[in-house]
Amino acid sequence: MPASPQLSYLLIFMEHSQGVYDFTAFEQRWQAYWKSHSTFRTEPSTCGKPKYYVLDMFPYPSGAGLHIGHPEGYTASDILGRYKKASGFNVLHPMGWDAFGLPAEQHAIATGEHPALQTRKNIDNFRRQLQMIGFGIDWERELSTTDEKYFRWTQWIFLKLFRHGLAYVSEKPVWFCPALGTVLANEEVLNTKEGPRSERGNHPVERRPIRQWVLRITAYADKLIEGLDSLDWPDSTKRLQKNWIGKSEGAEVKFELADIPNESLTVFTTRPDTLFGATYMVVAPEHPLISKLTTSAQKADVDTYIAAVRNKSDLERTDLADKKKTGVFTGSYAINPVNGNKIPVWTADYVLMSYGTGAIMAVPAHDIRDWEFAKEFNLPIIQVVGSKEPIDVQEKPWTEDGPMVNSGAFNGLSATETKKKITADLTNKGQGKLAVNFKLRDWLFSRQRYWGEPFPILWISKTDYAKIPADSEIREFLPKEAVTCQINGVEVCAVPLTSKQLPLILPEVKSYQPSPTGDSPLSKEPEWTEVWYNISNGETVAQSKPQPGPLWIKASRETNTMPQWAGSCWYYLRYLDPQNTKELASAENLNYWGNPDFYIGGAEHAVLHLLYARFWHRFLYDIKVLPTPEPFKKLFHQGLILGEDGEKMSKSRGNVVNPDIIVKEHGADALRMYLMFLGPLEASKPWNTDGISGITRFLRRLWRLAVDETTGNISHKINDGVNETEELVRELNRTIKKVSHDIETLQFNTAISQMMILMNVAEKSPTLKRSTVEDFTRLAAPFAPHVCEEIWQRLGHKESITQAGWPKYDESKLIESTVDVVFQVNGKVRATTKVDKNISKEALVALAKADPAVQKFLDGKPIIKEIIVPGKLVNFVVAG
RNA sequence: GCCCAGGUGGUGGAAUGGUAUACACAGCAGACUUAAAAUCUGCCGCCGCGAGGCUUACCGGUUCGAGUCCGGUCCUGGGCACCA
Repeated sequence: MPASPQLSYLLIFMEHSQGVYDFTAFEQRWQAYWKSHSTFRTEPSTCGKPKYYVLDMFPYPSGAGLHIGHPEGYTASDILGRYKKASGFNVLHPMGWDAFGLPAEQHAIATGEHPALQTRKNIDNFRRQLQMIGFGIDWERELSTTDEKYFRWTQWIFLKLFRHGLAYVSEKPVWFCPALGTVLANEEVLNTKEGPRSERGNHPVERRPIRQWVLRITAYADKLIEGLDSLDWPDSTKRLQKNWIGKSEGAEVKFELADIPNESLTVFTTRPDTLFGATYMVVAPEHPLISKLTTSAQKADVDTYIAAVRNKSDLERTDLADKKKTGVFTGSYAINPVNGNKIPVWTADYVLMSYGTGAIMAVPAHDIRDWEFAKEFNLPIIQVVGSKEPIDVQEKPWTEDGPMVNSGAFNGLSATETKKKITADLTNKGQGKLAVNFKLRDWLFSRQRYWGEPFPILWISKTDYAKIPADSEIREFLPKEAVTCQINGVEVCAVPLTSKQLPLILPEVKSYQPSPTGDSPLSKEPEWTEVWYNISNGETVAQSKPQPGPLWIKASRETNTMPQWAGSCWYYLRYLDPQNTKELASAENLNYWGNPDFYIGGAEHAVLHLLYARFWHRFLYDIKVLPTPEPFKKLFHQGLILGEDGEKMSKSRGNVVNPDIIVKEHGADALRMYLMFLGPLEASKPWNTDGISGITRFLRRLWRLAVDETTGNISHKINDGVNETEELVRELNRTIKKVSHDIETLQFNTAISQMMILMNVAEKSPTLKRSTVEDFTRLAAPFAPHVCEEIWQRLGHKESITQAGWPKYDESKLIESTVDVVFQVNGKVRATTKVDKNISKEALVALAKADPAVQKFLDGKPIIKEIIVPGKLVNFVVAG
């Protein structure tokens, strides 16, 4: 039956459309296929394959959705994961959500909507976007830090820290941010030109004494430094952590006071060798001995100074421009233990109470700060360290090493020797000892906010604390030394819940508004906070109910919540065994998976997240919960993707690139591959939408190499009966080698360039073997998985290309029979020739000398030297 | 101020001490097309008609030969910032 004109038009159109490169259609199709076939489900630890654990820093699911920077790192890890899977590894590539935190709570304050609702919406959007880009993620292991099944274990780890005396309460002044209504960790405060600001939101912050939970990370300072040695991390990140921890080795030296018999001043110094040059001392204005040190004659001046310092805004105190030293003499004198000299004791705000002992010995000749102070107040400057060339320490300080001078018995010795000897002498006299100090401070671990993990802790009276039975179940987490603090002037003790009562979930609250006084929204919920607490098993009942029995005492829950860093400290462990209700992960899974083999994320987490996570991991190792001491063996930071204007992407600059639009217009494969083609993964590089057409062209050319665009069938160029050129075979083998190598070393941009080179050669070939097209497709699959799956299927395969293995190359096919050799005269290229790769040196030199272009520059001059690099070049050195 | 990373065409970038500018974008010219898109071919660092000369931020050094190694200077980006 003859078809109507309309029908035949439709048939032609359908036939045509079967071969069309319709990325939207097949991207959706293959994403559905991966989902329904659980293609990326991780195999159990018993599968017998070697494991490979590739981890992305999980995102905070913000309301703005993914920006173009997210998929950069995720694509890199996905390529690596897919490559390892093809190479026979059992790959774990999970994803989750760091979903507690301020933005969702700010949204809740503004709208009254529960932060969990907003969080869920944002997570759904993030998941949709990630799936749209086609990442090979095992979604069955997805987790969220806000899930009570997850944070149950965050609370459990906190209680372990509490049990081991690593969690305590402090009321020292802390950084408080009125705008955010919460305190911030030191690490979350930035020093800016405008003064100290919150890292999140850039709001002004101030020091306030507020009761806080603190984790004793300083107990791990040494272990955190030592652990760095074994890690395959960027050097700059290791250095950053090392500097942040800031270990200084030196001595504590005790100075007797001339007129105050029973008191002394102890200082910390890294330069005990310069003790003979100590011409004065300085104590911090907050130093506890300041009033005793101050003589009546100086009292007025000192009091004025201390008041001025206290009232000095933080803005002024951290002002970077004004480094002028200020200070006041206390009226007291100390005795230098090495020479008995009487030296004046000053107070000045350049000495910090929070570091060392809050007091220093000042050696102006050899310390810049002391020198500036001495110049300001006309204090003596005595040189005790010599130099090769004569110097005048009255003009500027000398901070380098040299032989000792003006130092009695130590004259002529090196600084290093003197350090040892002086410290030993002082130790013998009981006037000093070796000492170590760290810049690292303990980790401020509580926030006065709603949207975080509640502390599984209650406060009870000291009297009730003494009544805890010896066999009480709460002893599971009870520390040896009680953690105490003052609440409303009453001393109270902290008691834990037991594992049976975990998780402790957040109550519904009337208001999410933080109070300007620094109280958490939870503190306004007496039904939740005020409870009867059973001191024999940790159970709780609201105080609005009658007292259930004699062992039930009055208790108040801790109303602070944990900071966002808590949940991200251990999430990489939960992926190993996400459904486990008995342990945070089973020993079997911990032993099989060990640590992530590869961890990728932004350099902005170089100190905070990566230091906190290392601390928790090391602690869990010490208490035998984990088999390894360090969490992240190999770490990589992807560079920032900048806006098209070369500036950092931001809403205010209006240069944000939305991945949704790129995927819609160019496809997920093109987005992935282009992100990798932009430049080296670690470099910051500007996005440029124009450039993506190069990748789109490449993908369509790959499509056409395999598929006939009119029929949708296999390209008629594919023919196993005809031999391919030596050039094509060599380029294919070269590409397999380079792409494999470059994926291993994360040089994705050059891997893609090499595939483009192969494309340029392959397209010129009138016929292609099926195996050539198949190898090429398998190489491209980790980069552009959707189109490669589609090609693979059209080539007649029933299984997914992820099951197809990784192509292998033949080393013997890489060698060329002829090579290009360069002829140089005096290092300048004058000619190039193609020669047999086995040509003898003599023949090569003869060839070079016979070359007219070479002869022209030899110009009959005598050849002084002949350099011959086989297969590369010949260089004649001539006079003149 | 101190520590670190980096400066290569119009643009993104590539180069075990051995042909600098691979691969791509943009641009120019041409083919196909009624036309456009798509596709394909060629050209494409700077000066010079040419021979040739110059060129990897700048200055110097090592070397037969330097983007690459060494010393110094300048610039850009990141981190730290009175830590004794």
